[in-house]
This record gives sequence, C-alpha cells and structure tokens, in this order.
Amino acid sequence: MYRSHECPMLRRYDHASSMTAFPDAIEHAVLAALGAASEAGAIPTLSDLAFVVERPRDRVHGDWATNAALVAAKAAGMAPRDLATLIVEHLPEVDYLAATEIAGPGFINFTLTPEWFLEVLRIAATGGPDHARGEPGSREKIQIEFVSSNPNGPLHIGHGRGGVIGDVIARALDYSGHSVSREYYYNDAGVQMDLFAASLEALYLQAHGRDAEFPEDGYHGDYIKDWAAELVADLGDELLDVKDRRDQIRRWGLQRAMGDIEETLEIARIPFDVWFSETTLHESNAVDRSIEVLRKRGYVFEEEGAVWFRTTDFGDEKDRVLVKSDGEYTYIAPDVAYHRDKFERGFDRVINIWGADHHGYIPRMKAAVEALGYDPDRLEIVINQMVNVNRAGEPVRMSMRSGEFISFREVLDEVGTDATRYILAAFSPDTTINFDLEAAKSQSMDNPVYYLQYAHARMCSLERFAREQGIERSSIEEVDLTVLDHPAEAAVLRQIDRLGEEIFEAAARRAPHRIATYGTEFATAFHRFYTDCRVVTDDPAVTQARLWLIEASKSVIVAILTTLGLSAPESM
RNA sequence: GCCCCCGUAGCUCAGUGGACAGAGCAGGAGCCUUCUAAGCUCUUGGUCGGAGGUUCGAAUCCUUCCGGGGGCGCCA
Repeated sequence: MYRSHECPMLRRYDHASSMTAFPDAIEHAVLAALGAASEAGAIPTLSDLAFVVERPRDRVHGDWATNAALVAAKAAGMAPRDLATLIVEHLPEVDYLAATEIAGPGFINFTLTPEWFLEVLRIAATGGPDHARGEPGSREKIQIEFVSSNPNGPLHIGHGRGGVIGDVIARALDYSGHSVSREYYYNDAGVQMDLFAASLEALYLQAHGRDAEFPEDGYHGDYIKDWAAELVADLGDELLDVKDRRDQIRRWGLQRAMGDIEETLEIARIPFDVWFSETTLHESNAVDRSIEVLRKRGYVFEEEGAVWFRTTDFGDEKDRVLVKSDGEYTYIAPDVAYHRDKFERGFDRVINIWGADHHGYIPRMKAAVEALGYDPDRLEIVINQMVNVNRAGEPVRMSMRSGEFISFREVLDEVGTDATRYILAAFSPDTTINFDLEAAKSQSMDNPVYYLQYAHARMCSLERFAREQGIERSSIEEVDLTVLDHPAEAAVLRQIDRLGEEIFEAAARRAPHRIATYGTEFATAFHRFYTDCRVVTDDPAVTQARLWLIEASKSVIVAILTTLGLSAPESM
C-alpha cells in the first residue's frame, strides 16, 4: 500500500520504502534490474548512475520513462538499446505496471494500468485538496523573508511581485511538508527614516505657515503630501512648539506607513508570521555584539576612521564598511545582526526574496553568514526581476521621486487581487514583467486566471445541476469507476496524478510560476473532459463515476488555486 | 570596465541534458434547442540572437560575440 499523504518527490528519495508509488517504484525496479543483470554476469557492477525517471513529454511514450540505458551504456560496454533490453528482462514485478517498451535511442517507457489511476482518483476524491500534502513538519524548518520594504512610503508593484513570489513559495513549501515562518523586516531606524520624518515635518510646519526648508534629499511623492495633510488633521498644532517634534513625527510616520503596508498586504492575501523591527536590534545591542563576533573571528579592521568587514576573504570584490568614520552604522551592520538572529533562532534554511536591484548585495550577505560561522548555503537569495507597468501599451513611470507613481494598492484596487496575483506569480522570477493594467483587467484569455477559476466554477455548477436533478452521489466504494475509459477522462486522471510532484517541484526550485503552468494544463484537460463527456446522463453508473471524477478534480484545482493564493469562485 | 537577468512563433511567455521545441493571444476554418461558449476542435506560424565547443544526445552546459534590462557608495 502506498501513502498518499506524502509528496511523490519525497518518496523518490526514500529508498528504505518498498511501497508502490511513482516514479520511485520504477527507479527501484531499474536499479534492481541492473543489479540482477550484473549478478548474472551480463554487465559489470555499476554505481553512481545519474539516470532519471520522468514523465515523457509525449503521451505515446507512456506514463513514465527512464534514460537509464543511455546513461549506463558506456560503463556497461553495451549499445544503449541492448542494455535497455537487458534491463527490461531483469525487471522485477512492479504493481500497477502494465507495459514496458524500448524506444528511440534506448529509452525505456513504462505504461501504468487503469487501476493505478482509479487509485489516484479515490485518494484525490476522498482526501480533498490536501490529499497530496507532505506530512506537516516532516522536513526542513525554513524562514522566508520577503517584501521588507522600508516604512517610509507605500508598496510599489515591485514589492508586490516579491510579495507574491515569497507568498506562493511559502505556501508551496508548507504544502510540501516544511515548517515555514514568513517574516517582514522593516528598517525603522537610520537615515531614510530621518529623511522621511524631516520631509513630513517640513510640510507640517509649512501647513502652519512656518518657514521650513524642505530637506535636500526629501521625499517628493504625492503620498507624502497626503500623509502630511493627515498629520495636520490628526494633530493640529500640537507639535508646533514641542521639543521632540521630529521624534513624534517619525513615530507617527512609521505607524502611518506600516498601517498602509499591512493593509495592502492583507488585500493582496500575503500574511506574515513575524514583523521584525530593525530598532530592536539596536536596543538590544545586537548590532554591536555581531560586529564583535566578526572581530573575534578576525574579519574586522579599522582604516581611515571607519570599521571594515573583510568580505574579500569570502570572494566579495571589495571590503565593506560597517561603521562610518562619523560613527554611524552602514546598512550592512544591522543586516549582519539580523541574519545572525535568524540563524540563532534555529532555522535549517533562510530564504530572502530580493529585487534584481539588490543582486550585488548577495556576496557580502553570504560573506556575513559564513564569517559568523554558519554554512552560507543555508542562506538562499531568490532574485526577481523588475516589473514595468503599462497602460494600454503606454509605460507608466515608476519613479518614487516623480509624482507619477502607481502603488501596489492602486493596482490591486483597479485590477483586482486575483488577476494581479496571477500575473505576478505566473512568470519566472528571472523574467522582467510588463504589467499592462488594461490587459490585466480584461476578462478574456489575455487573462489565464479566469481559465483556472472557470474550471472550478464549472465543477461546482455540475455538482449543483446534479443535485437539482435529484441525483445523490453514492459512496465511492459502491461506484464502478472502471466506466471512466474515455480518453478525456484518462487525461484528467493523469493530470490529477501530478499534483503533489508539481507543487513540491515548484517549492524545491523556488519557482512559483510552475504551479500556474501546471494549473493551466490541468484546466485544459478538465475543459476538454467537460466538452467531450456529459456528466449527468441517463446512465446512472456513468453519472456516478463522473461525479466522483469531478470531486477529485475539485480537490486538485482548489489545491492549485489555494497555493497560488487565488479565490475559487463557485460560479462565474 | 566588472557582475547578474533576459534574447524561443507576429505578440506575451513556458520548457535548463533527452525522443518530431510547447501554451495563450493575434490570423484562418468550425462547434451552443441538453450539465456555464470566461469553453472546445482543426489550422497558419519558429535557422530556440550569432559563432565555436563538450556530449550517444544541447533551447538547456562551456567559451566568445551581438542586442535589451538591472547593479557596481563610508546611500538603503
């Protein structure tokens, strides 16, 4: 018996197990066949073979295929096709395996029995969207830090992209059985915060008719004027003659910005477990203490009045300043402390989602982790490229400084959370996105999000219709599922079988867009089934079996939509 | 100058070692008196930026060149 609650890719590496599950059952069988063949003296003993068992692109090549014979041919001293024949001859029995075939240059193709897919159907139909979920907490303890925008303005679309990517990766990791903690780090200390407060202060004073010079590198966006007006409305002239005016405005501004950010993330369905303040690192002396750790380990030196971190010891192109000659920290110092704090909290792995404009920062952060005594591979940085915003083909300027600035929240309001999330999740993080507001709003196939949701709405509609016709779904044990032999039904079953491995793969490769791609393929198979096969028919046996197929399909589409953070409408 | 990402069909993008390179949109031809046509079928369309190399096998790996974007601060 196999354990359906485990992710298939997890099972692949579980060599102690003897259960039937694919593709690992095939991998074990091929290894056993190679062993048997070598014991029989037909080939030398082979080790460290890097063969794969994967789903062939083309259906005619079966359900699974392996390149084992191609990979091992040279070491075995045989032609690939001859070795493939030998492997097939020595193959032990595998449950649910219907046929093997040697094809092309020496691939071995495996076709499974219909019974396998009916097992898949039963599991998916009765197990719900979580039927392919990994055992909770069975894998790594992972912290994922993302968005982490400075609390001095609204989020822009680039933050939105990082937010959606981080969120979907977190959801996929969680589904795969990892323990995930989602964290937002905000720089509520430092120069940018001062400048933000000074900008608000100047506008506040000007509003009261005082002579106040706007700071040279102050913030100019429209939002800063709006927020200053709110500040005036909130506090009136209370702050005009108080000594700690700047500090009070800084606190007010922090609240205002963080409130806006939190609301925006909530609209975007991007939750966080931990909100981490930079200020707390200063207050606990964690910044000084981590510099001392680096110093003790021999990576700190003084030069020209500044304190330096010798990151070149770890392959960085130049050393970096930790404490400036004026005594102020650079941004690196609290970041070192922050990452030390992360590892002290005991995470197996720490993932940061950064925009492409920060890629040059990777070597120094990795250096910091290594210098602190941790394996730098435990820190992973996922870089996502930029987002360009267009309106009907015309670029929308995204400069913080110019007045022309469209916030993430405005995009969510105008386009809607589902379509916005889909677009930000559907592209590889390595691809620059051209986000067209008009195209995003259109309810057509310019917008594949509806294609996925429509599949779900159709499933619900079919179930509603059946109920209206007075059809009760029988218990699945009493239903003859073998009537599901239409090619369109078989195609849906094959797609259902992919769920676990697709989400696992997306999580493992930090590639959230794979889920969107799989979702489209699943929806295609379902829409085809809908067109080809009538569900509510005069034949009760067929109706029952198809209602269960829909139940299983619903499990899968809901799992996909949920992992992408999309809603699952019951009608459209 | 150095570093990173991208270059695949008219457009937007999947595909990072396998079997004739895929999807959507756009173009052409069809499918609703029956469960949602935001759907389905068929079809046109590609020297995978160029050139070398590694491999039984390269869009995928390496070198180099050409385009586009981003980054190289005692700013964050």
